[in-house]
Amino acid sequence: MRPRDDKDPRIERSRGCVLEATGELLQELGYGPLTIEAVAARSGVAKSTIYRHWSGKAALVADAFSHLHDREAPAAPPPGPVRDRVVAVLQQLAIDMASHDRLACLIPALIDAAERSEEMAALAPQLVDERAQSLVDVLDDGVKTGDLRPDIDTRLLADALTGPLVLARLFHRPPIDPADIPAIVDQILPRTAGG
Amino acid sequence: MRPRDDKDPRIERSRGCVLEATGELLQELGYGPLTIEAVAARSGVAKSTIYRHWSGKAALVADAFSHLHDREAPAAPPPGPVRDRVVAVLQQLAIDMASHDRLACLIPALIDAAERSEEMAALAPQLVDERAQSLVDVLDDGVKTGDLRPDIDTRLLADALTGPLVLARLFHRPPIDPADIPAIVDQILPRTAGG
Amino acid sequence: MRPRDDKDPRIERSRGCVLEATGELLQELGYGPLTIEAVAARSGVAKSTIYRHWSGKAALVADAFSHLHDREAPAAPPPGPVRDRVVAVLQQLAIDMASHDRLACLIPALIDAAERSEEMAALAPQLVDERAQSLVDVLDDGVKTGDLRPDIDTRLLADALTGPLVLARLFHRPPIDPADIPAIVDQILPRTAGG
Amino acid sequence: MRPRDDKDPRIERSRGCVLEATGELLQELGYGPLTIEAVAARSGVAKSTIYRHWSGKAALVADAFSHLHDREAPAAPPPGPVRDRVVAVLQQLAIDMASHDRLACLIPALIDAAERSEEMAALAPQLVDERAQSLVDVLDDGVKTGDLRPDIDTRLLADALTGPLVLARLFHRPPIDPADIPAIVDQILPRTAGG
DNA sequence: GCTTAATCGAGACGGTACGTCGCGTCTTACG
DNA sequence: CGTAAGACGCGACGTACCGTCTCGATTAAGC
Repeated sequence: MRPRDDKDPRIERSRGCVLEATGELLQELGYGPLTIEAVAARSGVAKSTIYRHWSGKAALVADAFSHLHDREAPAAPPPGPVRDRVVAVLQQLAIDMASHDRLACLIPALIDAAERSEEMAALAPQLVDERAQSLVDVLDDGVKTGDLRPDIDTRLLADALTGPLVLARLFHRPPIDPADIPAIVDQILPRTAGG
Repeated sequence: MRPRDDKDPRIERSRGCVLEATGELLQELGYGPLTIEAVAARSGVAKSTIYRHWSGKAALVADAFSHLHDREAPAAPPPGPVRDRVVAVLQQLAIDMASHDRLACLIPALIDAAERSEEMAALAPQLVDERAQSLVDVLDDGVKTGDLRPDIDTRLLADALTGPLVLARLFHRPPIDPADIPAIVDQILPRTAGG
Repeated sequence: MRPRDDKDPRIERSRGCVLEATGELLQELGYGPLTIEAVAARSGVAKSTIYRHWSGKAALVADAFSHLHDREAPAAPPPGPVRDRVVAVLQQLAIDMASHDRLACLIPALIDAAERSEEMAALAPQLVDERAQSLVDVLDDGVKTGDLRPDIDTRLLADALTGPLVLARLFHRPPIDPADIPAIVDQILPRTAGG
Repeated sequence: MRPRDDKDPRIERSRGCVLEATGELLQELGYGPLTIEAVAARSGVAKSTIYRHWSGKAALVADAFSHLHDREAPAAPPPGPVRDRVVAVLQQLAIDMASHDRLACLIPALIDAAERSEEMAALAPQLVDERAQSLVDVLDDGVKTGDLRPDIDTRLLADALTGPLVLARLFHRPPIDPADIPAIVDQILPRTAGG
């Protein structure tokens, strides 16, 4: 349907080099000190070309994250009883949250950007909910199977479960050890066990 | 606080103006776009004077947060049964986060700042924990009175309770109506009777 | 002059604007109070662009002097007997020094600049000597024709002749009337016949 | 007659320290890089005190020169025949002109300042003429004794004689060796020998 | 294969903010 | 009082990146 998509392979090559370089620099410097000039220098792609493809640093970095994640196995949906599946999801979240080159380290910027811009305010819940949805899905499954009470608000419960992890990360409290997550789940989840 | 023999009142005056202006600008712009130049313009204090007192943006912002924090009266702990006290604390939190003149409404800026500056990363948990403590205290009381089971981690529970509120605020999901907070508490708060 | 393959015409345009503005400001302010900032404002060229082309104020001013020097047509040497030619040259000098749009009227700025910058210290004698040469040439001709004694140092004599004019101008003594120049020349210029 | 001149000895002590330090720094740095802050630091005298006594860098430096010269033997008026006395005066001038810590190195600043300020324009000839007068006096003596023709303009002649030295200095041409001065005098002076 | 138009690198441009330095003024406390 | 100490507002410094813009010099495409 789209008349001329991206026939020119140079576009894709440039994109690749830039995202590669951005990923490297993100790991080396983090988000704040990363500069478009540095990306241009490292990638050998001209600044003008970068701006031709991305609207700015935020867009570029967001894209670089996607690029990095595309190359990884998409988080496998864990099988088993609800409680174990919840634990698995949260453990994965804890790991992501601690890593330097994951979406997690963009979240602070995202939060602040959402505060100042209509666009970002609209985009933020979208991006976050996408990730959060997997947990809600697991909980919904639990409701369906009767492992969880039918009257619970699974969205709310998901936030209550992720809250401790996310808040610790955002406020730079000591990070939560994935090994402690079963205990956390057991404290919060059982309240909702089907009765 | 400290028995300084600051003879020259100009020092304290400058400090005050600058911290005031910094607080305002943090709210308007957030951490990233905040510039020392803008602080100087807004406060009427010369840039050189700002650098005379603070080593840079990070130190200034950290100080501004502390300053704002100091001037907020610690919310009086409400009386009554645990569940109602928790509800009251969370309702106050919901109100604070939506307001325009409280430290709580600077949380997005604080999160972003903590991500980019060592000083703020160290300060953030301090500021946040102090606020969070009131809820933990209420829960601890509940444990003492036997309204809550003795085996719970009150710190964790506090995060689970505030999580939904804070996350909704940060990610610009539809704001939570204070009227809904009792329902939220009832879903998450485990009471001795298990009901 | 140099066969540069400067494809981008903006470079030359910027250079021109900046040198123009620098010349103007040198005349108005002199070397000391001249500011790169002011040059940028006057020329409409960004400060960063100026620093892209020149290493600093000294280099810029040196270039501005060369630029002004290049555009001044070398005054045609007057014909006639030596004494009259000397008078003519000095009268032209007197006029130039009093004017507002000639390099000669920038001599005060040049002297000060030469005192404070290596570049200008190297350039100054170059600029000045080139102008002085025309008088030396006239005197050399006089020696050749026998109008002047062959044992004189024409360079020295040229300085002795211009000295009164230049010193009066520099030290703001009452200016010398061009009509008085013949008398001056007659006192200082040694002719073969001995006066 | 003056009611209370400077009874307070601290004033004189401060003045001394400052002038001392200024002299030292002038020799070390020259006029351009010399800073009032540096003078204050070196002398141990507060900046405010310096500004209480002098209007600025130029005035301070001028004063420092006077102070330095006051401690030296005032140039002895040379005896003997006119020609030798002229040579002696010019040789002293040549030496002064070459030294770093004499009035000579203020002259470029003086010239430029005179160009921009009424005050300085009035002051400049005064300061310079004071020094030039000794040569004019010598020449006037020569006229009186009949060694020089009575119809010469001694002021003009003095400028012609000093011109080569002064111009070489101001335009950073190679400095004139005092040993060459007799030859210079002999080329310019004889024209005016009494006939 | 031969244009021809898209895409590129290189980097100049006008800006904004940086953090520093020295200015000349002003304020306080001391002797 | 005059002073040392030093904070202050100010303005310029020279640098780093920003995001925009002109340039030829490759290409890859469709004629």
